[in-house]
Amino acid sequence: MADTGTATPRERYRAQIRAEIKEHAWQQIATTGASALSLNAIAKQMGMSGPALYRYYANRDELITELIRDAYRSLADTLRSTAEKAAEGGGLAGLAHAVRGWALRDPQRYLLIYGTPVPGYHAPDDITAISAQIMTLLLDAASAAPPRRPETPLDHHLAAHRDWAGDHPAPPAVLHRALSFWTRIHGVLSLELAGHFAGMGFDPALLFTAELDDLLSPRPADPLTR
Amino acid sequence: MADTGTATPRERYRAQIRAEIKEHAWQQIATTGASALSLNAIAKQMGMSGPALYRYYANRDELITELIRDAYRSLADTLRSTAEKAAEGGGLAGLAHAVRGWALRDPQRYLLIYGTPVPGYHAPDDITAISAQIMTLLLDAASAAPPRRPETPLDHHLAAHRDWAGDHPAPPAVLHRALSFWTRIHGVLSLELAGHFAGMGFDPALLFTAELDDLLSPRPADPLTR
DNA sequence: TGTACATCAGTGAACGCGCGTTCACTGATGTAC
DNA sequence: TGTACATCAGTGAACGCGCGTTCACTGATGTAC
Repeated sequence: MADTGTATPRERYRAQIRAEIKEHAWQQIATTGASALSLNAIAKQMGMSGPALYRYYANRDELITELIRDAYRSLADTLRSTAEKAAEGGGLAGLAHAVRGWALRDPQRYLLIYGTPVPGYHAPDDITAISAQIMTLLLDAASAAPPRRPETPLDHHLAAHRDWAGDHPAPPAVLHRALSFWTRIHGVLSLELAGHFAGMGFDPALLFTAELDDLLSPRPADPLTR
Repeated sequence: MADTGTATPRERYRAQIRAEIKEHAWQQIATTGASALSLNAIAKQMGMSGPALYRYYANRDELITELIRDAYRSLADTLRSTAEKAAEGGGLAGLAHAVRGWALRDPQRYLLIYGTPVPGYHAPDDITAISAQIMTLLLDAASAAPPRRPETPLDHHLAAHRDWAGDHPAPPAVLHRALSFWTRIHGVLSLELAGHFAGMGFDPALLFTAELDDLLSPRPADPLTR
């Protein structure tokens, strides 16, 4: 990843084994869930003794933290590169489908981030920073050509509660849009990934798109005047 | 629960201890998460020896299954009684706030049902049946006075993929509404319960209401004609 | 009302298991002169 | 280019722990006559 140019053979070897450990970790998470992640089991799968892994990760928590960090980074990268391809739909719709693709490619990676948290675990600051970057990407995309909508109580509230947006210049309506975008996407996606649509017979992709289209479609001037 | 009238003292005692075990189980889930549920730990907390619990539950899985069943039943009951109070808002809005209240009262109970599933666990049929009841309650509520909306591709799809609705007479637009209702509520609620809004500074209740209001508000005749 | 017996709740010992983690060690790889 | 030393990857034994679960047993509670 970093400084591959000046890396010694030993450093490159270390990096490779660390990556290999993570690969097996993901594989194990996929079959037994994140909370059952075991260093010993990973070692066995790699044909090594358990203690060997302590050369690479100080303990179990450090490995999990790095998995979470990687997941956030991967999602942020995906969003960033999608946003840059504005021509091919870098707007909210493009981001939505990028997230969906990313999540379906590896459901456990999505769920590790946005699924039920392990009680007591607290992510380090640098991870919080990446999730803030993701929020910024959403705000950027939500800023482009927002459809006119009547002002809601939430818009009003957000005008005074926008710390989470940092110094992003987005107006309240855009903040609202970004939050709706996030929760709608997550609503469909997390139920789909958790298997709650299994056996229901309809295509989750259409529901996903419908929720997205609804967010992007225009509204009557003011619902209060009806 | 059942047959309290003809229950012998011994039966009543058994039922009481079973209930007490479940209470401690919920308490433990709240602090350590569902995957770490341990019969031994519950026994210790109750001042009993570990093997004693095997008088009441055949094994760990049976206990977890009953917790899940109870959770589904409790949610279904809450929805049902809310739906009956039509005067006080038994419609979708009423149900939404009932779900939210129910979830906030005990976040782990909501997450046990709708959170990240334990890989490999498969719920028995009677639980699936309760979740079908919940779906029916949603469909009933969604059927009442639906606002006119332009037909979407999803509506079209649902007309031909409605097995999950059983023999409910709801038209496609209502099916669509019920699904949107479900995913939007879950989207806001699950992110809130998982702590993803923590530190963002806005009031999740307002976002919840905004998502709901948007679902219930009218639409322009046809967005394709703009 | 009292005795004999059956039922059942709960105990303590024991099983095998896998976990995270520490430690002293071996042997291979890289570095300095 | 060759030798002496330092670094470091990986091992095997060991630690204490808590887990689910089985089993033979004790003692209390309920039942039948």
